[in-house]
Amino acid sequence: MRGQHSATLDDVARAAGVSRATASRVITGQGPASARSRDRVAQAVAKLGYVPDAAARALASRSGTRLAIAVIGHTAAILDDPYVGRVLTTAAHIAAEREVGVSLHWVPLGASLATLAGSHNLGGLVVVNPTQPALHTVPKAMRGRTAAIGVGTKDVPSFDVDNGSGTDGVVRHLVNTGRRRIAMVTGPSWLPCVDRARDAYQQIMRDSGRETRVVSGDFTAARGAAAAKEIMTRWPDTDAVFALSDLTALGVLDGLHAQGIRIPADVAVAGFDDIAFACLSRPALTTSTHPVEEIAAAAARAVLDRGDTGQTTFFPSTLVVRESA
Amino acid sequence: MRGQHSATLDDVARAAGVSRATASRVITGQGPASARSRDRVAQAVAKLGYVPDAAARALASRSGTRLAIAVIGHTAAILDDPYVGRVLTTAAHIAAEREVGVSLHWVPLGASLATLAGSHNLGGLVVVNPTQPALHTVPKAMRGRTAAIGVGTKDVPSFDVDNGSGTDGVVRHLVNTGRRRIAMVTGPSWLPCVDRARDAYQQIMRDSGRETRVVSGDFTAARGAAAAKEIMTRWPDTDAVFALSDLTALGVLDGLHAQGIRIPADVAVAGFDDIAFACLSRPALTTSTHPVEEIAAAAARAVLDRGDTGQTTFFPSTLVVRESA
DNA sequence: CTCACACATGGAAGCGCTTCCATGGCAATA
DNA sequence: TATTGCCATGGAAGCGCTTCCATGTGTGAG
Repeated sequence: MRGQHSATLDDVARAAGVSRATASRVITGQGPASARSRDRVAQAVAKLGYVPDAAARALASRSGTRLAIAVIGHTAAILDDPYVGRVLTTAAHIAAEREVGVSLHWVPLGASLATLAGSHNLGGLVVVNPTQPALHTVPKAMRGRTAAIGVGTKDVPSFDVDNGSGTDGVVRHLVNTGRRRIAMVTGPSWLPCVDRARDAYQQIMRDSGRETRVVSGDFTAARGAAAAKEIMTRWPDTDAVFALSDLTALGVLDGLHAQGIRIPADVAVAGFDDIAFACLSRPALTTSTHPVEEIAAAAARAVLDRGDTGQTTFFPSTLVVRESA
Repeated sequence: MRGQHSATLDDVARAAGVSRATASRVITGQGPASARSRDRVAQAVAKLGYVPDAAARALASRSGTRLAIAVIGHTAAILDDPYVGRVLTTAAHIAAEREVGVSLHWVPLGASLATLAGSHNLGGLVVVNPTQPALHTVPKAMRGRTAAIGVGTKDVPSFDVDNGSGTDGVVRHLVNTGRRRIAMVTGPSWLPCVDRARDAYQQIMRDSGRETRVVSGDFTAARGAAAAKEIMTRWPDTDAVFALSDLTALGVLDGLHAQGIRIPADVAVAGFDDIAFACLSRPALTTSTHPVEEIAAAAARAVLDRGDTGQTTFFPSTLVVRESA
């Protein structure tokens, strides 16, 4: 500790022969400074290997420079899902372009975001899979710099995949290819997007005079395998299964396979998300795209660039027909 | 929540009728405080919805409370790989237990870690896939709170999968099941773990009088597909392919498949990592485990709990035999 | 040659918090 | 009752930085 203190702005100012105020101006690029001062400060910075202290900076300027990603209501199973990782890596890239850092926070379902968002060193907040109540716990001061991936509020713009029409596309494809008894495996019931998708499914089924067969899921592969068994037990004549997550669909594939059911000959299987592995499975998975990177980038940009507030932007999901359906 | 500014410690102290010092002691739990003070402060905190400012706290206490994860030399392809996501989510959990946040930072190969690590608001640093030079750019003040996932230095403890013996296990399995002409698809050449694995492979091949067939890879599925073609073109009689990454192995599976090659009848395929999808592919992938969560947890704990420095801990990798080999 | 005006500059006041230190009160001891 | 010691307490000094403001210094105009 002693002696090895890293250089402070004072050290730089002293070495450059200017005041701390001038050094600060030069380094932040805000305010006037003569060419001479600029040079000397730049040299001092280089010589001392000066690195501004983010904490002090955030405190003094009252405007933090970090993008926080809060993931609501996660479960351990999320570890297997590339989803959060994709959101995060994308956000990190967008943030890096603007020289801001990114941080990840798990927020239990029902917990407040105040602790997280009440910090001076936050530049923005992206809430993944929020609930409306959760969004209301965001302090006013942070409202203008918050975006949601999922549902939003009138203050918080949101970005999400249009899985209503995505589901529509998938189910219609199933119908058009002659499937008659189509079951659906949903996701966590507290997610609004799950409702949208289920509604779309039920709509089509009813419109075409078909029976609806819904089993609830949790986006995991394990649940998919279990759901496959459940479905074939309750409705043995099922000839298609649509899962609202590719991971789950892959699990369904596995569960069906274990029962000796041929895909797609006996039962068609379709997923949602078009994850990287969808084209690697045997049979390759028919699914609908989920432009996670685009969505995450839009959300990150919205908070970093102070975009409009309280709008919901839906990103289109397009059908990808492969072998499983 | 009322007014523009959120409550400060001063507001709490005033509301509780104590000094700021006392309020601070109560809130941090450090130092003495009478039951009466504790009560009044707790009430004031609840009433005002007080949330400590992380920046100010880090600045004043000179000890940040955030775990930074720096990923070295990433490429966009890493987006498809659950690896970083798994490290991150695990670290986030460990960190959350200690009420510290986590941040993610991309660091280009060859860049310095000084900017990142020179901040007062950092509680610890975990460097993923570091190079030795990169580790040397970590400021001394941060050395004791830094860990590496991959190679370490004498100051920085490191945690990694023992892919030397893991590779050993896989290749031996290939040999024992009658494969004679075994090719290997490696990973990025700048990663030390790639060297260890390749060495292990070459050792066995030489020891058993076999020819080595090495193709370099980058851990992506796309490269795996390309490598499959390359291998079968250069060495048409190859009867087994070992890829140092499941993602790549999945790509190999795909590439081989496209050439009408049967797996494992014609060519056996084995991967490394045992990712969630390994058991979902057709045929299910034979591989060797990579306990990413354990490794990440150990690294996170090492920096958060100030563990020993400069040690390398290898985590065992065990063979998982499925259908592809 | 003077006046005004712009601009670069340094002093100083914080940002919200922790922590050292001196003080005062109180119970236990003599 | 006088003394010791401990503990709760508040005052005050920063942590490293930004930024307001008053002060010089040089320029162009009058």
